Amino acid sequence: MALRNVLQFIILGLLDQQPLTGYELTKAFDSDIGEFWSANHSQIYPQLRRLEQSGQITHQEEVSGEKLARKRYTVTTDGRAALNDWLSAETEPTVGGRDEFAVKMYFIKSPDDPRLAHMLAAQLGFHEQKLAHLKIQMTRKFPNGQNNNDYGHYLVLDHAIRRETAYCEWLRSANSKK
Amino acid sequence: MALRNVLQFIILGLLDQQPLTGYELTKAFDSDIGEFWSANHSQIYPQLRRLEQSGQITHQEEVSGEKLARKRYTVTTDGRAALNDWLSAETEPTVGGRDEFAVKMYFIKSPDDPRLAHMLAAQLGFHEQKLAHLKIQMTRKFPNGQNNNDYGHYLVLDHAIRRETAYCEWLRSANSKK
DNA sequence: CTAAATCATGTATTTAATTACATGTATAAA
DNA sequence: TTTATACATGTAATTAAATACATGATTTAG
Repeated sequence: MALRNVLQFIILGLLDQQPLTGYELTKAFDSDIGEFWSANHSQIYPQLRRLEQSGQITHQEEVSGEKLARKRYTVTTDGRAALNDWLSAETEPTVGGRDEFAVKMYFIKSPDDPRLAHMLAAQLGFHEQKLAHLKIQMTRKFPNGQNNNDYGHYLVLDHAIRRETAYCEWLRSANSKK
Repeated sequence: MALRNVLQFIILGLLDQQPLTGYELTKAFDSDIGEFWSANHSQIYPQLRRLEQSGQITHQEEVSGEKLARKRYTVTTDGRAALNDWLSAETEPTVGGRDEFAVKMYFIKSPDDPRLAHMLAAQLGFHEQKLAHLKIQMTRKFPNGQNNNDYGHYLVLDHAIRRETAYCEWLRSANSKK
């Protein structure tokens, strides 16, 4: 199977919600969706060009201030069809999702390793902070559990919270087993 | 920050446990460690060459049968030092760990989307199977919770089980919210 | 005996992704 | 007013990773 190029579909999906500029698309990967996919602007701008060349998106120029131009992209009918094909296709689960810390743990042979406690504590700090941030996002964006017109957004936030919760629990349990 | 090239350290870590061939290293990524890092043989063989050129590993030839030669690699003092440096260094958590299914979910706007139930069910099947497999591994490798001389191996298995458990719970909860 | 599966090692090509390079505008704060 | 930050868009160079190409030996099952 050829490499998937998932990025193109994510761009289509985001543009299907509302027309966006390259800059706004780049920012989208810093929040929400960034928990499960990341992309740099140096990937996004060339991909936009390719999507436009293949007729899946179009853009209109906008000018803010004197002369700062930006391109606001919109999905075409073709693009929307490609997006729906992708959404409807079977998704084989990501294997070997990379986690450098977990790999390091694999090489800690004994629960008495003098490095272990500090490693676990440092990593727990990171993930507790992330979890706290995600929970704030959740209450801010979905107060009273309201999620009718934005179910997907709620789902991925919930997913990220569960993931970080499990991660923290693992780190705490690893520390107490000593 | 330059790209990390974590693979080199994983190879050093595996060889530090016991001398291995390229083929055996490749197989190591199909089990255990494969839950948190993956690599093809086409990455591993060139990396072994580079590690040997920089004096971090050495090899001796072995022959099985008539003429099938294989190279069994061993870590040098330099290599062991590099491994320990890596283990002791701070690990920034992996951000944007990729999950194509989660991204798809982000684009499902309504809990009443007709595709949702099937998507969740299919994905749950995958992850339940994986979880079952991991649990079998755990009881096979660590009966009675014995994990004294191989704590790291136990930790990553536990980690993978917790991750898959949380994933399944998320999928079930996403389905019942409809 | 023979065919399939596994062992064993490499290279080449392509695609994906990161980092660095490059340039300029607009706005908000000091 | 000037300076820092954010807005805005691109390309170039490098590194990582996946897939495909390539070859051959050994073992195991039928």
